[in-house]
Amino acid sequence: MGNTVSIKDIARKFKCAPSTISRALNDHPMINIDTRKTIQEYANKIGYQKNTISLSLLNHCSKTLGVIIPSISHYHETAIIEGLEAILQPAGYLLNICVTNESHALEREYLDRLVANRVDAICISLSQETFDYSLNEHIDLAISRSLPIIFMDRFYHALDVDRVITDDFKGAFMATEHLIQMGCQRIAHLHGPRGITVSQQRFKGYEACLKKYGRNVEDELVKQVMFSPESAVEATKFLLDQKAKPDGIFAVNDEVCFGAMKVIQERNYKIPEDIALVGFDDIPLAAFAPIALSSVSRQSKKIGEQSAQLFLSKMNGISDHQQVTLEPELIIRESSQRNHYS
Amino acid sequence: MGNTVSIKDIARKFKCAPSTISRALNDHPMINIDTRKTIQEYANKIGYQKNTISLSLLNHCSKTLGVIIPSISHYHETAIIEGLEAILQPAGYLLNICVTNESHALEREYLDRLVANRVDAICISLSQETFDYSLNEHIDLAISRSLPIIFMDRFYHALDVDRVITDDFKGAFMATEHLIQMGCQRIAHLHGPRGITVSQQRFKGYEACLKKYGRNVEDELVKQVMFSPESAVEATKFLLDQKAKPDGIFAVNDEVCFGAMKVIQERNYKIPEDIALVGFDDIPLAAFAPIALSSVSRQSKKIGEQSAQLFLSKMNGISDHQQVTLEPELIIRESSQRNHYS
DNA sequence: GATTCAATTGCAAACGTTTGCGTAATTTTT
DNA sequence: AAAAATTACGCAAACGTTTGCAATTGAATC
Repeated sequence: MGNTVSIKDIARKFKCAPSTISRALNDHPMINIDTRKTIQEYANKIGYQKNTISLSLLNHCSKTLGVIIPSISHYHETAIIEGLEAILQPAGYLLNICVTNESHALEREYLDRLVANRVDAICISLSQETFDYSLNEHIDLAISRSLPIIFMDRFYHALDVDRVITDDFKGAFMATEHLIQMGCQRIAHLHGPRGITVSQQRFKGYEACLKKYGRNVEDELVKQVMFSPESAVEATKFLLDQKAKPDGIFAVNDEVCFGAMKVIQERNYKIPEDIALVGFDDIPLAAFAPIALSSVSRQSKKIGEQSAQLFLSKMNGISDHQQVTLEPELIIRESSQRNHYS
Repeated sequence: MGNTVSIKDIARKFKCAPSTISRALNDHPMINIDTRKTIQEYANKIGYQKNTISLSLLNHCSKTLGVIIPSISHYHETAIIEGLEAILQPAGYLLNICVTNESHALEREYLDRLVANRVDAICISLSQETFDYSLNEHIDLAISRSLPIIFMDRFYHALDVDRVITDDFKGAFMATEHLIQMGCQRIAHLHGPRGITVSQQRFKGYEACLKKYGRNVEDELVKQVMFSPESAVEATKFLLDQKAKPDGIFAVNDEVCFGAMKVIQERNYKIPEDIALVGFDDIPLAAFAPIALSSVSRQSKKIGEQSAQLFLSKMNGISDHQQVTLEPELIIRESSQRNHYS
């Protein structure tokens, strides 16, 4: 705090102007080579550290990226952050990470603070509340002051924004089709929280696939859950309590599958023989579930990487909006591998 | 970028000095109540946002905390971040989160950048490399410029630093003792990566407990793993290949237990009857493991909360170093619950 | 010896905000 | 009516750095 040394301090030491020190430290050819070296060595010795804040003020550029996410407790989100960091660290950027807990109020506040901090751009995954009530004035305001905003996963505009998403519809379609090919006749769906694009898209993919094979969505085979195993317990019990039980379940994510497995095994059904199971996200523990879990990978880390690259390309002057859609990948493991085909 | 409005712009609009605008916006009583309101309304209308950067420059305080962690892919680390955020968001702070991937070089670089960015303090969990080779000049340098540094989990100094840790030794002791009370005769340990305090402390707790009960650590019952289920597979096979197999395993963390369970079940041993299992961290999926997993909770979120509070207390002028040690808690589930006592 | 040129270095403004102090203008007190 | 007090605002410096331009120095040219 008190003992940070500035360029002025060094200037006093050398009895010269701050500008000379600045140029010397930046290896400006205008400064005599010898004085340059002397100054650099001295600065090094006393551990001088350039004050980036003054630079930010001067250059209108903070070399910092704001990240707003609803949660940080799932593999998907941490992988996104890892992806962002993998690209932006070498580029000299720091990350300001803000977790909204799905709260719109917090999202607004964080957005304001990031703007006040003059981050160079914001990567955001909208909160559920923002979604539910289409509360997007804060986003519009940020966009209107031409702050680059990159949407990840969840976005509210169809056009005119930058975004990186995975094709959840397609992923859900693939998962459902796989269950059909494994001979499942009654495929249930553990539906994610309402209002979130990701949940909706996965349901639509499930629906579309059933339709393609001449089947209909049966209301009693679709049950809503949160993104946690706990919430899946009750929902799975509900499904298993139906007169005509499902023989396949496509769940909105892998954590939910862990909850579902617990219930299925308690009731002594066999996975995948009695009930086949496919999740979403391909979390690291998926392969180590009670029965190794089939899952749709949405390349979470790549979402972060692509968002970062999209940001960098904007910094380089590419101004038209880009929309990147990543391909999901179905990873088949024991929980759905029946070895008999329909 | 271009269209951000400053206090000077507003001053021009009102044909007055910037200082008047500043005071008006800060509700300074020196300014006439009416002009104050007028200016505030105008600022509000055009969406004026105070430039925090200039304030940071002025006040030598950035309202930002640097966080350096080796990884972000486990529950423990994300919970720490949640804890930090829970306390620091209401206090008006933002988090600069840096993930080192256990690399010393990256840790150095991030530390430098955070210093250059004049964060108000740094919460750090040292990288494995920093640990292995005791490379701590960068830390010493940061401390020497009286930047508050708070160590989480891993630290290198015994004294004279601020730190928040969990009593890993005690947690490991509790876990081992629990296995002994469940009647285990040969208790193995899946040892974490060498050089990391957490691994060492947990081993020592295991060792001390065995000693207390008149047993010795047997080399062939201690196998080293990484913090992942994959790495546990081979290690567990090694343990099960011993002439005298273990009938209890204490593992360095829960992910490792998932890997171990896979192997144990493949070999048709029963958990907990043949082999009882206890992990560490109490991750959210622990209760949903193939056999609900007993685990030692180290109150990860609380580590973040306490670190944040320690930081705030330092900001309030408390200058002597504080060392907080949290109590671990043993959560007993099926994987170790044998219902028969020795 | 005066002039030009190149090589170094200093000056000052700029980024956006706050704040102590000075100064008008207005009101109150004597 | 003069003096004192109050109210409301402006000036300028400060935070740390960069950068265009001016200024100084010394050497080289005519």
